[in-house]
Amino acid sequence: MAGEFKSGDLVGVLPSAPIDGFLDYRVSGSEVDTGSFVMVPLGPRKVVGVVWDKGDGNFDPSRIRPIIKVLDVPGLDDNFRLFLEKVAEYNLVSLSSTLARLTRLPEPTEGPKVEKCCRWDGNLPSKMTPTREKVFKFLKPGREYLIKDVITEAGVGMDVLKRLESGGFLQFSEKLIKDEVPVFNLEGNTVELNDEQRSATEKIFCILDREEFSPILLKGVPGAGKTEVFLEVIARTLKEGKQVLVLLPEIALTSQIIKRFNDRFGEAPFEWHSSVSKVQKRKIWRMAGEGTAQLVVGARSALFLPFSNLGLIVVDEEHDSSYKQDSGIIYNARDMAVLRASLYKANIILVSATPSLESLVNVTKGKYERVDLLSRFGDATLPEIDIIDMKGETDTSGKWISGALIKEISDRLQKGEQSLLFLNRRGYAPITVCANCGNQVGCTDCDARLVEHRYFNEMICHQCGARSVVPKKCPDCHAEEMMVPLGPGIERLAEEVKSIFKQAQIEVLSSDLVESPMQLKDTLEKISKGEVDIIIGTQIIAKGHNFPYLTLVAVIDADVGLQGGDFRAAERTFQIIRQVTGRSGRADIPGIALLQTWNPDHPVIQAITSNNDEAFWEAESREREVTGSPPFSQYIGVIVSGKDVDEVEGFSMALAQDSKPLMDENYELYGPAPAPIARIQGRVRYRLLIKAERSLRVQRAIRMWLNQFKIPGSIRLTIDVDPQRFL
DNA sequence: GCCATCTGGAGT
DNA sequence: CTCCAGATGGCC
Repeated sequence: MAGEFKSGDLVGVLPSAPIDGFLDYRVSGSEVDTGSFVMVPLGPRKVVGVVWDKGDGNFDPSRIRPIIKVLDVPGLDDNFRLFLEKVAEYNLVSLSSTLARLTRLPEPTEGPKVEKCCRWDGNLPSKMTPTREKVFKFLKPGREYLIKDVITEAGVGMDVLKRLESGGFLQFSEKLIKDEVPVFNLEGNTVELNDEQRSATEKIFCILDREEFSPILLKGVPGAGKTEVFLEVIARTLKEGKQVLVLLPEIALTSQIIKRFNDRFGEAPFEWHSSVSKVQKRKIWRMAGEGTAQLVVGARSALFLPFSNLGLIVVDEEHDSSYKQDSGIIYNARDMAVLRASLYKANIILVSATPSLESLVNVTKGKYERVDLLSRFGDATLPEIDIIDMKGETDTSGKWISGALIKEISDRLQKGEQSLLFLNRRGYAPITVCANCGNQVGCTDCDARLVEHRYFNEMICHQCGARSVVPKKCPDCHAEEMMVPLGPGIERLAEEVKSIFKQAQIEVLSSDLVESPMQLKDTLEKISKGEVDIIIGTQIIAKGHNFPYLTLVAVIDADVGLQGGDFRAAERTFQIIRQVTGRSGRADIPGIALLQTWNPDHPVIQAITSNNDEAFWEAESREREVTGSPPFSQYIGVIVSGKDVDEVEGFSMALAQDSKPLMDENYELYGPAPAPIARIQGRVRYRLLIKAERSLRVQRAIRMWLNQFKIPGSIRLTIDVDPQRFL
């Protein structure tokens, strides 16, 4: 429907500047449609915007300004605009900032769509020079060459060619660049599916054949071959001529999965993440809109590509918290993916070995379908998981590795197999205490304890990121040489391992010790090749990459993370231990996993060792229902930040006070609010938490109230509908 | 988000 | 009364 609005018509434009609402402009020159990208004047500036509707006409007609130009890119279709509206509403942000910050706007300098070419008709100039000779040696008359090829192949400069062109010996022309569309091989699957994978695939096809919107949760034990199953669904969707989007939590660590796509389809999918070049992104963006980018694999931001013919979204590792954007516009890409699929009448598959409680509850409620893969691929069995009760250890002072574990590691070393020690705690020691007065070194900016990082020789706050020097004397009683590190961090564990196994090749992996993504990739590859004997790592090693030589996984301090007020503590600990122990053993070598714990009766430890995941999810689900935590009730978190404590405190109090009548009625203000959490980049942050029943009516009321609250100058409110990091 | 305009407190 | 910083509100 080209030319919906003609010259002289009014249109309502959503500008990319953070303005609440639409602005009317007059169409002038080229015709526009709803969804077209336009450049419009806004005060003294020019901004990119999107034509949203026909304009309300409430604005003084004499002051309406004309559209500067229509950008030559595909517009946003009705579905996409509705999607943005819903995302804005759900996440409590204005539509214009949703557009500006989540959609990759076509930059004013549009991409190179034409390439310069030249042709030689055979006439030679009378005046020849050595460089000119090079040119005519390379060119054959009558053929079209790309200028950049001539420059590199003939080894001459652009100025030489320009001179020849003005002399009439070369003809310049422009050629439209056609994006190369990859041709996928959708038939020849070289990997034979096992019975279980085949039946899972058929079950999914059955659900898709019903042609009703229903997200599918694909749950499979680690190593069951979930990827093979969703590759089949992708192949089916591509055969139907529809586009497929695969979301991965951290694209940097997933070169292996990209390779699987390559092997299966004979062509690489388009990749979309932060390290993809600008030019390439512009191309993918355009091709997604034209429908020619058939398969895109990307990080959460890929969800906002303007697919015109989307047939399937796959969310791999759907439980992963990296899907949550936690600054700027706060949203969960997994949930927004479900929203997008529902609006587009597309299919969506959420994939995980350890699904989130939210998704499992949606299965119980009948909103999602569930398909299980129960056994591992090939002959591999799940590793046997045992507990090492640290209460039985006699010699524990300054030692974090039990006698039993030392023996197991020695065994692996002898057999040339790998061991992995997993401790989810960065730094050297989590607590530094004064032996004289008992003072624990705390953060001056927030309420967390400082963690010693011996590698950097610094104390770091894991809550707000503040850094300071390692104290020589007690900050409280000033006693010298009395500061004692308590408890193990990964650096301290590494120190102990190195002192016990002096001959072994040891690699330590932790997010703060990794210098670059490239270095991490190299280390992971070294491990995959078996060049490392003992791996010591935090959660960074829990995902991605297969380690074929790994036959022992030991979780040091399996209870780390179970304490503390986070309502997701048990869920996360369960997930991470499941993921990391699941990496032990391969088809030919059975693996084992050991959990070192002081708390062997804890439900999480019990569920993992007895391999009874369902029992854990049921118990956790009951617990959440009783305590009124997500997913059974909703939290709306408000972070208030401002330039100093007084300002923020004053505003937080006013907010809390103002919320009273509202709270008395339906909701409660949760926790000791307002509480300071951090001082970051010269701004102070406070948090408020509102707990609401999981009913749309109540949530909407709270959102409306928050949106209407008058927010003075430098105060900023950040609203999070599912504030994982609050509790 | 950016810029012009308004406001009020401190200084002359 | 001036000067300036910070707050405010329009932008079509």
